[in-house]
Amino acid sequence: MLTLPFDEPPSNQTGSPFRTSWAANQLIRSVKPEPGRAPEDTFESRRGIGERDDREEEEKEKEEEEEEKEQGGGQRRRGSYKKKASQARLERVRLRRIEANARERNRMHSLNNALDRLRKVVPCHSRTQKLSKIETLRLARNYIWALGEILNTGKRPDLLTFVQTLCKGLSQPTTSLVASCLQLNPRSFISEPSGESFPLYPAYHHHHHGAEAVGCSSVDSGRPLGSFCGPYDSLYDSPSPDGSSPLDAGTLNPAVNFDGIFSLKREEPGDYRSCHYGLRYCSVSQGSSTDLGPYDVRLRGQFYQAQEELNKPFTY
DNA sequence: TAGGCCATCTGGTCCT
DNA sequence: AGGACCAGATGGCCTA
Repeated sequence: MLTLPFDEPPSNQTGSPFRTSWAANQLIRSVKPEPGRAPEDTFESRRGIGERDDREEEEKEKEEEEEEKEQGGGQRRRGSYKKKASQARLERVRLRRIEANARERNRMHSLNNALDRLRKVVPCHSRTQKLSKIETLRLARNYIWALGEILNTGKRPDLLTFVQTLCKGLSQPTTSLVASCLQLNPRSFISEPSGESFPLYPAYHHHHHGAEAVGCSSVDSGRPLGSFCGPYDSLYDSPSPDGSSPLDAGTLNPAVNFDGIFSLKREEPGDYRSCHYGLRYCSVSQGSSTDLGPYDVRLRGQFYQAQEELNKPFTY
């Protein structure tokens, strides 16, 4: 499933639903504000948790007052001391909770940042249509699996098979996006309404070293697949990147050096040396672009010489 | 309007 | 004791 475009700030940053209550504000003022976030932006208010805490505190105070009454006036001083100590302890607990919340937010933010970085290095990086977290992880997993297979076999799969591998287990919108990114008609392999779907691992003939395209499907884009056809056969011997992947069992180490051989897209915009596979697309507009509908993805056409060197082992 | 996705809070558990 | 990590709960936003 696709989520908000990259351009669009997350909803929690603009018009956040997490409004504050007076009680929460009073507490938060004593906590260091989170960078990039309004300190009054808390969760207590909308859930009424701050109010609930206040109520609990009142109830505790009432109980303590009743205890004092039962114990008589002589122990009133000790009771009030207990009350103060209890209040201080409560304050400490609540303060720790608020600090823990802030830490948890930061932790999740860093996790999301890592996911954003991952989004940028998976094969389909759309600037306007962001992959969801789970789809990003699935796509990355398939990508790693596919790259590992290429390394293991030394063979380059045909485009259709490669895309099918990437899309294994992805939702239909994401599959369409990936297919569009790679200029493949999603209908080539997405399940038809009739329920029939293109087999992900068709029973092609096995070629141990042949480069002939056997069963190489034509794609609607009309792009010449040429070197992408054929030698992915050995992949069909391996489990698919769904739940039964060797990656799951830890038996297959893709051993992909992302900064080396494949050198995926780096953080710096405009660095295209990382074009592995000859089919890298990116979101940065550069030169000729391809209008692919709502996804605003652009074809990365140029390859640097260094990249060609890196890809040499995969050319036939 | 239902469902998907998300951010956040929260309490529990584990570790240092 | 306190921090990291985790999973459940909650409610908002968005889209089909």
